[in-house]
Amino acid sequence: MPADTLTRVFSALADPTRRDMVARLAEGDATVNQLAQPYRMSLQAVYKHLKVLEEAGVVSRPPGPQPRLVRLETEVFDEMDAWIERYRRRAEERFRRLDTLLATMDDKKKKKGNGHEQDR
Amino acid sequence: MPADTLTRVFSALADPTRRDMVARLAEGDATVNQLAQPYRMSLQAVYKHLKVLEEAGVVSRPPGPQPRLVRLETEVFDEMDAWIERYRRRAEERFRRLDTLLATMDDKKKKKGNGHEQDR
DNA sequence: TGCGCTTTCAACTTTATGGTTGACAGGTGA
DNA sequence: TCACCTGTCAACCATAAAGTTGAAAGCGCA
Repeated sequence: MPADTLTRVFSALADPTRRDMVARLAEGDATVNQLAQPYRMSLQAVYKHLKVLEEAGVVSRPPGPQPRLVRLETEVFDEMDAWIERYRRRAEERFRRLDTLLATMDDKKKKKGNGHEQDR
Repeated sequence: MPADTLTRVFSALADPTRRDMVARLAEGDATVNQLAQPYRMSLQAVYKHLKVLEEAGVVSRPPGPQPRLVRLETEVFDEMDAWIERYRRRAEERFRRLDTLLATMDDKKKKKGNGHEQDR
């Protein structure tokens, strides 16, 4: 069961610790030790989080001299964004159409006097 | 431990079934039964997924006549989008600066002839 | 070579998640 | 009224996820 990219990215970012790591990596690359600093968990746990982020493509660990750097990748963000935008746009468009429909019904209501509840 | 909105939304969308539901709800409101149609799982399982989406604020279930409708909400998408954009922007800006830095170094390299590896 | 730091793997515990089945409340319409 | 269909809740099971500890590879340097 090889989870697709979207599933991996969303679940990678579903963890507050990992989102925090992303936030810090947006400021600049960091070593694992630097990243682990603020947390009270073990270094190994931080490695696990990093591996999740890496397998999701959120982060890369380019080979290099011993204290290896962790780097934020931005391509997957584009993919996530595309997904979100697609459905948001479609839904918002539906709402616009619905609004005009409701407006039309309101016009009729003014002539017929029909009561109709609607939420928030 | 009341997980924050972002955590709930990301983990709600981390499931392929739930993302599929969102995709279908973007086309129009639906009842639980209609939503459950394409899946081979039990109605109760679908209902659980719906509850997760609802608690994340992705979906609402306005009260109404018996076959209750499930409706896509778009506000949480904005919040997610804001989070993504913030860090993407910051990271991309860093990369731009890095690019100009590397360009500067390349200029020097042409004069000094220094070998330097870089990944992908 | 050998010491020390970084990195990774493995086993284990606890808790969350996705699924099941069974039972039950609550309108709707014949 | 009564039966039916929709929607909900609860108990339970299996697996995955987040954390722990312990131990073992790899590199870098004196």
